[in-house]
Amino acid sequence: MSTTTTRSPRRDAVDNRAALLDAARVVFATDPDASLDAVAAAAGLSRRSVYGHFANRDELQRELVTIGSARVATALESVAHPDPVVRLALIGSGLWREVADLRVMALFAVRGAHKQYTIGALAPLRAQVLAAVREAASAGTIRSDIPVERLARLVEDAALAVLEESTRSVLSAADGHRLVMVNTLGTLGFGWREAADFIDSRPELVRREATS
Amino acid sequence: MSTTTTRSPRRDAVDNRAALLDAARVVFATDPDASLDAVAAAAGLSRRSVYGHFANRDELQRELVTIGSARVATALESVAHPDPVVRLALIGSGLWREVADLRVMALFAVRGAHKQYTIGALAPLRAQVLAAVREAASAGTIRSDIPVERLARLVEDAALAVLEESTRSVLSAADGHRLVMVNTLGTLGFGWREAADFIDSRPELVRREATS
DNA sequence: ATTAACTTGCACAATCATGTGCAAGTTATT
DNA sequence: AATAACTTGCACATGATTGTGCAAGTTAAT
Repeated sequence: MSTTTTRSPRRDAVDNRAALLDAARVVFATDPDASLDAVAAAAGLSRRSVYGHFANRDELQRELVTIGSARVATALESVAHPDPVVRLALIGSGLWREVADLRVMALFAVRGAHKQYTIGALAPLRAQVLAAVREAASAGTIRSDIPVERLARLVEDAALAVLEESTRSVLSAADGHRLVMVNTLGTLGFGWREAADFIDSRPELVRREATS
Repeated sequence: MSTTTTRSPRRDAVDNRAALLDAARVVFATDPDASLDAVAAAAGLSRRSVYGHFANRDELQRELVTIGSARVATALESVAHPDPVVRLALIGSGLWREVADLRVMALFAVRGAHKQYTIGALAPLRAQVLAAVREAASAGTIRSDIPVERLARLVEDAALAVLEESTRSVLSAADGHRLVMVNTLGTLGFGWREAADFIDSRPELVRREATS
């Protein structure tokens, strides 16, 4: 008897799954309530085939959040620096590469069925921001006119604003990289020249590679 | 023959209409796709009665935008000052009072059927911000490391961030008033002490009345 | 008190998205 | 070339929401 040999999954199926996730990221970033039909169309597939890859709408969306939080976590691993302010700048610039994922997550964190799940997925990131802000505040290297918890939230918003700016106008990778840091430092209380000096005097913050 | 005398509208009907608009502001601010049933319930009325006041969902939402833009316009009338930076601070603090209206509008401007209409309604406000930023940039009183159009958008975001902060934590009227200005100035390039001095040295920016 | 204004509940048709079954295709793998 | 893997189109049931008609009730104005 022939052992029930399971054939390995087709490569195009894997591609299609990825295409669906990409399309979902794009589509849901502008409308978290968009139909699966819209997502499938954006991926160049039929609505029916979505169910070949995901059990249902919820599973697709949850996967987006899961992937996103994994990427964010990876981006955060490389962030380590004694100066909490540098760390905050690094966090911002690290997130810059995960714009697509973060925008969906930011949306899902506010509305939709996955609110709690998404908030949970973002919790480590936010905790890291808060910790850095707190540490910098204790060290007296940032503003002291705003309570740390509130300031941490405003810093998050400042970073998000730059991410959204990237969807409103053409923002080169280099410009975006610097703008996130500059806007973050501004929120932390730095004057604009002060922020520029801060960044330029620290090689960790200056974009290394001139690649792409 | 008796002339077809039309009786004046009942007072409770007027109240109910207002209650519906209030409820809609609250409900739609968290979910622009919420059902009319949810809105009616929040207003303490039945879904059916909504149609006694508004032709349909669209009309209700459009009315929200119309009212909002009228309030914003009124708030902006009192803003006039030779110094564009002061003007920007005043705009921010003026908008602070219209949080509820602005939050719905900010949402509608991004999604939903009224996107274009809402963007149009917000255009004068945004134009005023851009003009002030541009003027200040020419005068050299603000940062010069970010193109004015982009900076104007970031200023809008900075103000919005404070409006949202008011929904996340308890923000007294006085604190909110100052925070909008401080965050705006920070985005314009001011250091935090610089921003504080700027505000405190200008009586127009210091909250006049201690009235609630 | 009378009457018009208003609210409500119910029923109804219409629309739209979801999720599933199935048969007929196409395509990558072996 | 054979076959499993995958996609597609269609049909169908389900559920949510919208907008409307109408009859019965309630409430404010006169």
